[in-house]
Amino acid sequence: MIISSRIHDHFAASRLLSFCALSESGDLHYATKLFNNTQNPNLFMWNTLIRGHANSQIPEKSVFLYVQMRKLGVVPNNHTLPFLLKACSNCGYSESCKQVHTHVFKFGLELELHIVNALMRGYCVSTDLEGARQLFDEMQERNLITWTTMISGYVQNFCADEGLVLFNKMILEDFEPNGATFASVLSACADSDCLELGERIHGFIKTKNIEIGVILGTALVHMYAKNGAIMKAKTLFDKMPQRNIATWNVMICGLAGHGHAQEALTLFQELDKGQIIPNDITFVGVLSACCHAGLIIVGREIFNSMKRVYGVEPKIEHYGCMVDLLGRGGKVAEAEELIKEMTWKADVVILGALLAACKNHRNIEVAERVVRDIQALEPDNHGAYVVLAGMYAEAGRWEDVRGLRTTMRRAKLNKTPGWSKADVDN
DNA sequence: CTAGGGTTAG
Repeated sequence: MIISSRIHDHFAASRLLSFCALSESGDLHYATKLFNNTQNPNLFMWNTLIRGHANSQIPEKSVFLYVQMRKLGVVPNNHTLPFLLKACSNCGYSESCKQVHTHVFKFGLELELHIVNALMRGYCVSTDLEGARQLFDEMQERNLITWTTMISGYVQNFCADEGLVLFNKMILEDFEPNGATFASVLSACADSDCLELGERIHGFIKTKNIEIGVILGTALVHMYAKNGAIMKAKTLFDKMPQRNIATWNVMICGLAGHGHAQEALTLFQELDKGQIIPNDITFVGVLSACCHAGLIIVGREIFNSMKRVYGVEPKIEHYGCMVDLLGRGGKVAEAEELIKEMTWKADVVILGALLAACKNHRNIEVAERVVRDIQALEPDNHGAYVVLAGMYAEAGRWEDVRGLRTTMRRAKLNKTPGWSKADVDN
């Protein structure tokens, strides 16, 4: 194209640019070079490069390009803003959704369905459900994407029930859901224990001959597993022609959560033989299985292999599983050591697990340190004091029970307006 | 004459 000067034909150059920027086998870096060597790129080219960067490792570049484009006076269209919004979401720029919203008005694009849907999605990603819902309610026209976006927005923000209510409304308004809609709705069924609805949807999917691919299959397995229908989940899981790590995770965690620790571990080993690489979620499932079954040695081995064998850096929830596992098995000292090893500050959840272990195995010495740490994190939380007081009482240490009572009273007074710490001490 | 959105795991 360069030799034949076709590169100067904007239309032909656009096709080349779009291949480089968007295709799986393309090269975003090369696309950028092409773009930079183009004089007066047209809107299509700007849009293509913004879109290409939106899902890249550097979505910030999309925003930068948009700003550059605006400085040159180029006016965005209905293809520009959806990808700009996607880029903002991928950057974690939550406030920028509102900024783009002002541009939607500025350029008179507020009736473009693609744009309003993308805006809604942007508000959902930045956890502004009210903002998203307001857009939804004010829309003059809605399509399948609109409904699916709003429903998934609720589900992903832990409002499964609201999502189900909206799904009902969707059906009443005669919109026909598709596989994407059902994936979200099934996730809601999993979160709010709706086995019957989940089963009805499964039946509907079958009668409508909707293809059960990886995503929908995973959503179905998750729904059954979470609702305790482990056999149904397992049968479906076994039948799936394609599975990814999420599929394995719902099955492993489902088994672990319903007392089938051994089966969860077996599944983990099968995954080990295959092409699937476990991730942090897999290990939450496997370690919690060990915890339920009291498999200290196996659990310790798996925990130690996480980083070494699988390259998965343990997070606080994995330490949490281990503290729980060790603590339940009476290895309170080892559990305390493990918490000290962590690079982060211990949170109340993990300290609570350790305190429970102290209580069950009557380890007052460690419990005193744990209670002190919990108190430092949550001064208003007196639950830990109550546990410790119970332990003192059980050991017949009444003097210490009284001491704790004084400390609690003092903490309460200290919070009372008008009183300073010095007043209390005096 | 070029192009697009929503979906699964703790």
